[in-house]
Amino acid sequence: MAIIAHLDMDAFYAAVEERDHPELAGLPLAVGADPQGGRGRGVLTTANYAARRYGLHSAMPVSRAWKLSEAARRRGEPPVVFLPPNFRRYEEVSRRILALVRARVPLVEEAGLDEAYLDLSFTGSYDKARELCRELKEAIRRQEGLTASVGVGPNKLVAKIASDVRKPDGLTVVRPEEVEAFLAPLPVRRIPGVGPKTERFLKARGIRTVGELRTVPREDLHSWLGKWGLELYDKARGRGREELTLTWEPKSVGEQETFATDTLEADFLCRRLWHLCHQARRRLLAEGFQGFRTVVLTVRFHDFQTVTRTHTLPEATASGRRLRAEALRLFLPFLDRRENPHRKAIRLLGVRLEKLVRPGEGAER
DNA sequence: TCTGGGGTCCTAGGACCC
DNA sequence: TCTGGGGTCCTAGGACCC
Repeated sequence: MAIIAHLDMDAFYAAVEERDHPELAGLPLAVGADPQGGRGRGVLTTANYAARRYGLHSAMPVSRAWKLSEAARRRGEPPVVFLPPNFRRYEEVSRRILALVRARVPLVEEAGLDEAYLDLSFTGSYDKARELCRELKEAIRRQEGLTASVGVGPNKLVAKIASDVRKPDGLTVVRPEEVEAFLAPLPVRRIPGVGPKTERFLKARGIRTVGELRTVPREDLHSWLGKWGLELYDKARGRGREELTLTWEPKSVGEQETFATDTLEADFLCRRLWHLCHQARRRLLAEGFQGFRTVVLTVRFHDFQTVTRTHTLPEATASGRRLRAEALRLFLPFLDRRENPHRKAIRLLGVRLEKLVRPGEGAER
């Protein structure tokens, strides 16, 4: 019987900034796009717990976060300190934490900079697993001055949900016989894979909690949601994978850019497209790939309508000139009425490379 | 409120092949 | 006259995750 833990750093980016800048300690902090006095177009990556008390959270538009900060200032509370993300720094801290974990746990799956799955089956019992997690949390606090929340359960799904229920600095152990009772009262949104759409869909059918979801017949979920419905049926019962994914191979590499102002200026857009091609290709090669076969162009209009155009080459290439030519060919129709009949201004361009080829596998297809 | 940037996976139709 | 069945690839869009 497997014992899996999910370790999740609390408000990771903001916590690192707070630790690195002691003068900010205790202040509300948000890491993300530049708010530009309320005119910024990006979103927050992370808000620390002081900022969350103002209602800020990750993925919130900075423009809205700015308004909430101003409201707090008018109430006489400290305004939010907005910081740009420093990913190199977070990667460095993440690597150190991971090394610390790996020194005590042989099987670890990285799941982003701020979370990981740990196979604790080797401890032999939930009591020993809990004790090991306590040690890990303490080691992370001692070495890095950061807190983590940990969930332990019979599989990745339960561990992940458990790590989320008592944040920050939580440790939640769910034994196999406790899984049903643990999940039943939770909102369906806590299930990984259930986003705003699925939540609304289920709510419209009177289903709000995992317990309620569990009363829905398998065939109903299947007919409503297809294959995803069958997965949901299992998730509602706390069934999930026990095996960790120890190695990961990128399937695509891409770059995109949202402009400060929506535009249809051909010169500007072509220059940015050129740049995106350059960056995407550079990263492709840096990742050790030899080439790509598919180019995906993304265009987002000012009304947020987003379209993609794809072209697959008969054979792989690494040529920057070829990439730019293909990207431009996909993009040009958007500059005139062929693909843009209402002459909508463009908000974002993106270039993504797929069907990536490693050295030595260039000959196949 | 007005929505980043990096990704993965699924669906569905049409082309094409056997 | 009226239209098989299975498989794979390509393309476009959408939900979701960190």
